[in-house]
Amino acid sequence: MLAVHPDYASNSKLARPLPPSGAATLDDRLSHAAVRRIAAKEHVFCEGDARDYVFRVEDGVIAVYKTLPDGRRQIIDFAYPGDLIGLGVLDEHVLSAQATTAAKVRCLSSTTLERMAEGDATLALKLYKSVCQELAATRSLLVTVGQRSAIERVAAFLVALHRRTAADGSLMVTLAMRRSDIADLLGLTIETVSRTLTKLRNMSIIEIEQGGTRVVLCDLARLSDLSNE
Amino acid sequence: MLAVHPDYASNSKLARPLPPSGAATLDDRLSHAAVRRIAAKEHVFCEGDARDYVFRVEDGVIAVYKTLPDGRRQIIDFAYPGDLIGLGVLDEHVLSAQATTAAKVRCLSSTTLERMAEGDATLALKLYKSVCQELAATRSLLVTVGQRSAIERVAAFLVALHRRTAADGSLMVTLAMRRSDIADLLGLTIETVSRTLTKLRNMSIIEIEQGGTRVVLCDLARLSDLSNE
DNA sequence: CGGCGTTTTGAGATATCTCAATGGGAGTGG
DNA sequence: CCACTCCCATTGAGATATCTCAAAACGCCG
Repeated sequence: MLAVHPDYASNSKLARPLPPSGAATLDDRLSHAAVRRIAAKEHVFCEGDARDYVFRVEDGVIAVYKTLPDGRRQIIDFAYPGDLIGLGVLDEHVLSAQATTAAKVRCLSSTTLERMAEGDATLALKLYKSVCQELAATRSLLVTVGQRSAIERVAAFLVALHRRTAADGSLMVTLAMRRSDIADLLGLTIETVSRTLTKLRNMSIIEIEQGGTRVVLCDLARLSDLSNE
Repeated sequence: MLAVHPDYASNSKLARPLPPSGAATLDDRLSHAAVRRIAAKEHVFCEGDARDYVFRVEDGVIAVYKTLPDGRRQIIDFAYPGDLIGLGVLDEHVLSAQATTAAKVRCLSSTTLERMAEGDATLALKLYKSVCQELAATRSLLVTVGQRSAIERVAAFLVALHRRTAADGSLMVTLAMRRSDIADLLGLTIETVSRTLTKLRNMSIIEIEQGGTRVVLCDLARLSDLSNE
């Protein structure tokens, strides 16, 4: 599971011509950065790897997780397009990142990023705010996992997914990950996630379509109530 | 529980003469910042309060937590001397902070801090790294709460507390909080925490002294094994 | 010494887990 | 184009870790 994937950083296009000035913004840099395609189930990086790059998700979904020695796994976050992954202060990754679907990421040298930030308070503050938001999301998940029942956890997950990914006005969300991924995010088992989804369906709060990967949140208000905020 | 404490920011000494240069370090500023004494069980700030100040714990222990509408509470972290609390990007606190024992904090205006950071990449990076570490700690707790059994959670808590607070070579840790606080950190009940501690005592892995507030980690190796890393 | 807050201990209830079997959908190869 | 296979999701039944409710013990402070 923690096997090394030899293709991690083999992309020779990573060293690209960059704008001349040191004042290039993070977005500038990233839009010039090389794209890496990630197959479903492929790792972007693994715990223990050298932290050479920071990635921005361009397409698809990346599960960021930590494993215990005995194989139990806690997913920390599902990263969606626009999200940065691989930030940190150590020179090794402490988490692993695996695509749940085919995905694309842009790769930015982490030493470059750090050097840029050393001379650019605006960039450094942007990184700070980015991590603050990640922290807020992680805390929110911690509350969910630490205090809520199974049905509350699943409801909270669906509501959060809707807020994060649904087009304005749409009640449809796509579960672009397996039940086991949702289970490992919420601290439940696959079976409990499955049973809880069918319970929500029986309560007419959601509809499940297309082989279980699409969910319509028919009664978003009640779902939100169930999630306890 | 979320009642406003009128004494939050009543300290008129907060506006202090500061070093002339804008290059004052965070530590400089903080060592000149006003100290606020916090009684046991008093709040430093509550969810929803204006985020006017960032605090550095000088003495005592501060529980940082979030409550659900129905009163359930998840403690996010126990802040010990040296820790910063109240950082964030919003202008309201999204968490509450309450002293578990009598404590002291230094207060730094958050707008001042932010203005300093806007022109000082070094400071901004320091804030970034500080939040990164907080993020790492929160993730670690998330793994504990999401994946570990009661005995593993309590073991992990004791080991983490030891790493964070014990003098070199000492096997003693002080539980400067009630069982209910530990329970709300670990996503357990008071009773389960208590039972688990006595189970660890019966296994000769810990000794409990002084009315349950001091614990000797006699067999730190086994405790660490139990915690699963 | 009395009273209050807290911890410990016990016994029974229950939500979730575990183990096991079935079912469905997607992709592959004949 | 169909059958086969594999992976994943669902459903069921029984096991169990943890919770809930209740009572007793402890320690601290006035």
